[in-house]
Amino acid sequence: MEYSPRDIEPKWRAWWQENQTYKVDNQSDKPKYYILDMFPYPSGAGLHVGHPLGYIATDILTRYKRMRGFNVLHPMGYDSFGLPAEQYAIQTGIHPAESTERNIRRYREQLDNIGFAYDWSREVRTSDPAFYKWTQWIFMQLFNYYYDLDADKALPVSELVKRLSRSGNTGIRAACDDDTPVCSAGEWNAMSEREQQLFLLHYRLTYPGEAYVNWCPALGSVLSNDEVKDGVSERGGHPVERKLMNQWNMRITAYADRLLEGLDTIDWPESIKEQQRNWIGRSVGASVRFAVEGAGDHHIEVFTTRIDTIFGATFLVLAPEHELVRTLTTDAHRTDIESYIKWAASRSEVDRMSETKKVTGAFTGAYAVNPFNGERVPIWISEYVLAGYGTGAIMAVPSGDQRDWNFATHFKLPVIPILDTQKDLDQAADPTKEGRYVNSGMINGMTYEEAVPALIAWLEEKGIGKGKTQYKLRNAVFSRQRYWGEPVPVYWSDGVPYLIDEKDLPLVLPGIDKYLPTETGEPPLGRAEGWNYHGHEYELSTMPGWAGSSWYFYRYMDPHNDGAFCSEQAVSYWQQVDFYLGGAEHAVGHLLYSRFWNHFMYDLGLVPHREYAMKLVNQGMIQGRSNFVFRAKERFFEEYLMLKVLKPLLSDSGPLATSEPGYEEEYKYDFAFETNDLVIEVTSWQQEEKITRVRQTAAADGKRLMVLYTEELIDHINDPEKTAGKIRAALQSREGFIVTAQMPKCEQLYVSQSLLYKYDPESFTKLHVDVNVVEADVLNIEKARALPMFEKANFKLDPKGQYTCSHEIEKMSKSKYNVVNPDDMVAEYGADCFRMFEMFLGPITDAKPWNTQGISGVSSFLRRFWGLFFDEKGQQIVMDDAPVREELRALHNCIKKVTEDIERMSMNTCVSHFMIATNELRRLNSTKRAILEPLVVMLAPFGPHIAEELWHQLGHSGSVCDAAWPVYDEEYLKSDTITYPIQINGKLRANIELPANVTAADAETAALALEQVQKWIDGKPVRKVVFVPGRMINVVV
RNA sequence: GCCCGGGUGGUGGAAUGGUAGACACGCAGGACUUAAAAUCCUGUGACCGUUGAGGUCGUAUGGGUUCGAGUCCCAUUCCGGGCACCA
Repeated sequence: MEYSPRDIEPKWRAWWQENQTYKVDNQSDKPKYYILDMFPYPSGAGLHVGHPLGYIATDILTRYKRMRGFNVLHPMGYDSFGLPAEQYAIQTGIHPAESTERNIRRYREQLDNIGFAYDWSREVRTSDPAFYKWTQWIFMQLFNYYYDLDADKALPVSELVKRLSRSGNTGIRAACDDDTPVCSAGEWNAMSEREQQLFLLHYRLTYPGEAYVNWCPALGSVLSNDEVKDGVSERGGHPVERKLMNQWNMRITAYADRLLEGLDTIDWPESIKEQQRNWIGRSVGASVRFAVEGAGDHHIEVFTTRIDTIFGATFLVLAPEHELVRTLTTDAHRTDIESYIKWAASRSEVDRMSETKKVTGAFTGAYAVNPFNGERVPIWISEYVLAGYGTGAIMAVPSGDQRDWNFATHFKLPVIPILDTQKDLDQAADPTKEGRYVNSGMINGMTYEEAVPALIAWLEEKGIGKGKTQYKLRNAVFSRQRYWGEPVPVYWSDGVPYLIDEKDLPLVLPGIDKYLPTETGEPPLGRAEGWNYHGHEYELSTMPGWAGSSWYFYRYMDPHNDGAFCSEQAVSYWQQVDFYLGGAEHAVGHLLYSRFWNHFMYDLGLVPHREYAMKLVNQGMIQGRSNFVFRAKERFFEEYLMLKVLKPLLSDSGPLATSEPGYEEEYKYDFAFETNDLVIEVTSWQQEEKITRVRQTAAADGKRLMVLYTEELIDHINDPEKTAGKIRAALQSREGFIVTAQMPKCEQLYVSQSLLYKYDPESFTKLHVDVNVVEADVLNIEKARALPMFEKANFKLDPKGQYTCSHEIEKMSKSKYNVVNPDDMVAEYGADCFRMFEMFLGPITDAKPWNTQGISGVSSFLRRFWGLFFDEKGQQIVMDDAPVREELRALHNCIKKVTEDIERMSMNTCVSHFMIATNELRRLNSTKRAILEPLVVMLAPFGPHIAEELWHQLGHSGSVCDAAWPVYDEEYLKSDTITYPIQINGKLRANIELPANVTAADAETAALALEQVQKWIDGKPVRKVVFVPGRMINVVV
């Protein structure tokens, strides 16, 4: 029997399905293990070879853990709401549900092809009403809860209402809006129902509110901060502007501290934790109120992390949008300030970010008073202070902060040193905390550690400031002005949002006629007919992509439950995710928001752990290797004519003038012969206007004009003599206007990369070409012809008759035409080979370009492994004889290494160990069941099809998936003697064979007795001999 | 600018502080074959020397710790990623 993946792989996939081999139960005596892959979005492009990398690794782990006696949950599903399907719907009118369904079917086919051990009965989709019923339900809980800072957890709003009616909000410490009014019990009880509801929105964990948002006109939607990169939308690269809109928000800031502290309890990659820490951006400092001179009640509050530098504060800076700016500005400075505000407002995010070095600002004319020393400090405004962060005002300390220093230097404001260690303050700011304070009143002579508490104590005593912790994290915008997302289970009555009744869930997404905003600019849901709740209009925005993905991992535990998001029984069995694997690009978006929801659900007692995933591993991206072709521009043909036709073939035809490319005003024609007044124009025959124009000019100049169509040149590109002949004929002719008459066949010319060096780089347009028509950077012209871009193309080949392409490593994506489809690989080599090859590429955490060089090594390994079981005639040759020591050693070495390496997710070295064992057993002609059977079991997680086949060939009737993982026995690795390397001063000089149980003294004696050792000691005294048992001997001389 | 990763043969990559380059690709030579493919065997870090003789150098660069450093420490440099007027 020959190894034929084409036959055995479909056979076993059908068998597994029939036998429900991968069905997982929620009840078991075995310990549980939950392995999760990050939720894929089913894009229209299908799966490429980068996607399965992580899935294969977790599949191996799943199968391994199962063999080690765990009940393993490893589910798969789809994050099936999203922008691309909606964009597609706008273009085609096809309902996103329909295109999404199609994409999912394609994904599923591709996944099935690779032989994954998913329990598909647990599949979930976020766009399924049975799923989003619970997304909506969780949203309703968020609406019904507020964050109590004293309890340090979420509590029901009904509790808050009780407290308000009893004693108002003065005693309530809770996460709420900055502008939450103070309210006594009497005031609260006097409020109307409507007023009370509006008041409570200041506390609810999800609430509608006016906020500056990232509005993307091109996408017609707001974007969250993490969806904006460098001032443009991450998806599509469209401009994004700041816009004040009424939006649903999530009060994630309430959980800022817990999200930060939680990071210390989970085993996640440091880089992800760091990104989340940056995003949360906790800074500990103090807030200080500066009185404004002559402005009565007005104060400016600033936040600083360096309260110790306050004696060096020589001015204040407000954001241009700061609410006090207009009040403070003196009449003398009003014009300046107004024009600066106007200028700052006109600047986009991109402008601001690209010109961070430029110092701009304006003086308000007003002065504040430094509360510590009574000094007058001028108040300026500048856009380097951000309205959205802190209080929108800073105290500027030019000696310690570089931006303040730049500002002070530019506007000639004083720089006061405050620490005796500060240096070179005329060159730059020095932010040191070392040394002792100078020029600093009450803290003179103190150190940083002493000064900070002293200052904060003083501030709090005087009631003008306090120690404060500030976060960069903003509340998350939760509304999308989009159709293809979860409807928000809210209706509006008299401007107040109310939840719909829980029994009316799910609120199902209605059909609409067009997937576009309404004429009045309402979101698409504004088009839905009858979209109201007992006569009250529903919320029109939908939820963002991260809503469903923030809790989906619980749904897998109990995917068909209609009475709860997940039963208590299921969640208490599966608890949390033990191993989570996915891309690092979700560091903030998905991974932070899902932690937030989980903390909330934990507060409600819905889930058993604060963190839902104890261990997270990031898979590296598989990059694509793109190929490029070079399309000739008109300029190329001018160069070509000169280089290949005129110079070599027509040099005898008299003096010639040429136009330099780009200087067409000076030279009217591309080429001009003195002979017979002939001028030549090279252009496309589609440029009719240009031809007419040149023809008129030529007539006026008394020149004869020959028009050479580029298309004509393309047809004969490899035959310059043909073109030369035509020009010769034209030179002889007397006609005033000569044009190549034939109908050209080709329209574009692609020039081989190997020929480019001869021409100006500007003569070509570099274009991506589908890597599937390129082999080893050589274009397969026959295949390429089938592509639309080459339909009417000709190719200029190099002397070898080849068209070579250039290449680059880029992200693998459809638009770059570098996508390699796993199906093709599976069809050619089989799923097992594909799986093992992806693992063999290197550590899963590393990014690497896709390169199929080397897949033959894995392929031949599988055939060699198969060859241990069958002879050339296909007869099974496995014997029941007792194995010899060498065979056992090879086996147990393999068991040891593979077991250790799977545990640390080092799948690439596992594959190596299988190869080593196979090579060794072939050398030994080993065909013994006692050796081969454990190897088949170990291979099963990696190559499940071949292992299942061999397992059955060995006479088993059950699945190899249920076999027990072999146990490694140290005994077989021991040997009587060990070959010790001997080093002299750390350099390897000799080897010696010694008994395994040799003593240090014996080893030393034996080593020193060796001739080579004596030679290297060379009579010098031996200072020391280091003996590491089982390892090596080092002689120090 | 700040914060993380990381630099090992022609290539992908191995290596609990203990024989650097496992395993694989590629390449070269050989066997089988009419031939090719497939398969199998041998060699393959560089340099000098040998042709069963060994030696020197070698993990980005420079220093250090150690009997011993790819591995630990310090500095430099290059590459990749993240954050960035965040007070």
